[in-house]
Amino acid sequence: MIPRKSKYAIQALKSLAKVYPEKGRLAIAFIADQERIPKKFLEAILLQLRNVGIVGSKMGPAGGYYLLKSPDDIALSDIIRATGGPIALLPCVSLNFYEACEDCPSEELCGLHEVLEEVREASVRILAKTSLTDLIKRESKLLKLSQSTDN
Amino acid sequence: MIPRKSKYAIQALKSLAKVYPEKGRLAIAFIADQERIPKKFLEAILLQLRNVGIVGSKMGPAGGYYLLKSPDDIALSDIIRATGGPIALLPCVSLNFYEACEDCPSEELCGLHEVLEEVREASVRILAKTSLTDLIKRESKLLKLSQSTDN
DNA sequence: CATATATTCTACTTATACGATAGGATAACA
DNA sequence: TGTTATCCTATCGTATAAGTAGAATATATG
Repeated sequence: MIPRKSKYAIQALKSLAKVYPEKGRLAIAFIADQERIPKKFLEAILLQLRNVGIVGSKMGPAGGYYLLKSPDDIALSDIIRATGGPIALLPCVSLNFYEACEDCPSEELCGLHEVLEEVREASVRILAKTSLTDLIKRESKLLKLSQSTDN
Repeated sequence: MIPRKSKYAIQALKSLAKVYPEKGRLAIAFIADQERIPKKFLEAILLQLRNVGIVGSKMGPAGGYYLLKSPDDIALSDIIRATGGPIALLPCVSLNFYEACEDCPSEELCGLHEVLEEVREASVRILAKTSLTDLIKRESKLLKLSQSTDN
């Protein structure tokens, strides 16, 4: 499970991606309202995303946050990792949050380790190839589909 | 991330699989010692596995736990789920621990939902096709490999 | 039947992380 | 200079994970 923080981050960045690059800037309060994210919590999240170079910010009136890279180049895996969400199922197979099992005599001889590495690779493969732009495209497809099919 | 409980469960069942079906029975204390799992904690875990029908138990001297099914038919996904470990990255894409996002207007229109479903499917595909027997086979392969290569 | 052995069951503890909030400091624009 | 927005540090409650304690129950064996 990834923390809610990661989910909020993806939602917020999706909002920013939709106005990229013109205008580009959105205020915390605006995003919080639009995406139904607690404002103060979102503030902390955006700060974190700024510290890893995903977004930039401007203070003062007409200030706000904006993407520092094209939404084509921001993958879900980047966002999840930046917000502390491990993708792996155990710390011992995590690339970014690695921690050895205290009780494990040898990682190289552990069958579970090997299997969970495969799981992680499969997960990362999907998350790393899905960009913010892809997310948005998916949603417009889903919307069209639901409109044509019925309601 | 799956809880440590799930990892312990897999280790314990691996021990039981190795003595299946002859003898078949192992005491908590024995498994705890062999796998370096806190005894009282393992006790709770095995009880849980018994309640979902993965293992059976016998009280008294020469008692202990044993597999109720062939280790060929016990998949890692079964064990993880039985011990409360969600495989999905968000509750809204979990098959066994489903919970809707409070802030989500429509799951069917959510791009993230769609992507994370793919991730879950990929993960489950691997975990469901890996049995205890497979785990053990993998480990003996890894052992042989490490012995022939060098140390 | 008594005793030793092992599981069963309930309850508790402790630590940590998640999710969220408060409030003042700082920067920028008009 | 006032207003708007981010910046920053500190705090807090709650849930869950991880592990512990101890008595009750069942069963083999002498």
